[in-house]
Amino acid sequence: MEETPGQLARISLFSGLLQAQYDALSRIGIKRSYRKGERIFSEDDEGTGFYVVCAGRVKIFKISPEGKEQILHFCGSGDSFGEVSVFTGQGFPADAVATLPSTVLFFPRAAFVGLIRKDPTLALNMMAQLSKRLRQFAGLIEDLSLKEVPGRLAKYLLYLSGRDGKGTVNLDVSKGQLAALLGTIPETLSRI
Amino acid sequence: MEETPGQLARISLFSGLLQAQYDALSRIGIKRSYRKGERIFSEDDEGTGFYVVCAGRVKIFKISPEGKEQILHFCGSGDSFGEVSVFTGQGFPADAVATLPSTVLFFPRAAFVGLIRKDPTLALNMMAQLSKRLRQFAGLIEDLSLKEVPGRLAKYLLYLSGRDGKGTVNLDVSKGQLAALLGTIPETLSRI
DNA sequence: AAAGAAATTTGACATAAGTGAAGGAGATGT
DNA sequence: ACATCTCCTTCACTTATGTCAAATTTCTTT
Repeated sequence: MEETPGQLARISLFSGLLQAQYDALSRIGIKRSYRKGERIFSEDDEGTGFYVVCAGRVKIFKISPEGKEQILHFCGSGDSFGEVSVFTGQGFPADAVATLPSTVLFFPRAAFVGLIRKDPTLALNMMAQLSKRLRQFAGLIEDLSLKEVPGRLAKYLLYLSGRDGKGTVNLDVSKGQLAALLGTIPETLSRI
Repeated sequence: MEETPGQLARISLFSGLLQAQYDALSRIGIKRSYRKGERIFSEDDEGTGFYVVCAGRVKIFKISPEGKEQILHFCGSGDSFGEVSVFTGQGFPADAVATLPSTVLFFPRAAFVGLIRKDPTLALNMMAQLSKRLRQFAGLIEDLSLKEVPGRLAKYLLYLSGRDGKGTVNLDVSKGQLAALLGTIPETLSRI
């Protein structure tokens, strides 16, 4: 792979590492590309490593036998996903699909664990990443269990308006996907 | 504190460490006791460290303004909680209350991060712990969003019967608490 | 053991949100 | 420009589950 250390350093998971670590990361990272809609992994697939998004967008979600989906989160440029099975050894806990044409870096489990053993900064970054996701999941559980759909939508719109600033907000996902993110269905979302 | 290394080693978070790490853990861990029902921390309290349960049981939960609670998980002997704010620096993401008379070990943030920098095994154990919880949360999100209450109850009873073996199951929590764990209310649970 | 408090169950009712179907609107390709 | 396809919205209806209140059981405490 031809990533420069500079590009890797822009990924928060890899910030503040030793130069030797960037070299090592460049050596073990494998670049992969996916078309829009292409599946990256399925729930219970064996987890042989984890991923970092270089470009595009990846959706991590659960799906019921009846086809209803609950999106856990979207990963954009610089975000990592699939870390859980690196550390528990079990299969992936959810499905991953590219929602835009995407390129990702894949880091095989064993090689990455080797790097963690060498640089505690990488370990601390990874723990910060896992903790951040844990906090986000706790928020989603709270929303699903303790808030109604209008409240969840309001929270999401406020979050968006915080980013955009102006009186208008730009939805970066389709309404149907927003419904799946908020734990409801397009019809219900439409009414609200 | 008078814990022997043997006692610490029985905690999965601390398994397989160097002897020096056990000595250091013994030095920085602070034993605290809580009465039944006593609060250990509240959501958004500043996180100055994390906890490991020695004895008793601790409930981690979110609570709505109207008073409905959603239990995220119960921590028994050997389980850790409050790690998230150690690594993100923000306040605790949820509330923690002892549901039984409990003794816990408190590990201050800075000292613990120091230990992680010295022994990658401790870091890997912690990542495994965080990943395990992430997987559990993903399961809870799935249940809340994609399953109805009878399905959630069935899953929980099956999980219990796996432990107990016999044709009977022993509920280790009150019905009201079970309702809060499954994301519903006692009346609904009672009917199912 | 009796009395009181708390937890659980049951009932009648209200309501948020899902279902299935149909109509529109916007995008895409020929 | 047309046809098609997908996405979004709206409608009428059903249903799971929450709310409020009362009855009952179980657990404490005196």
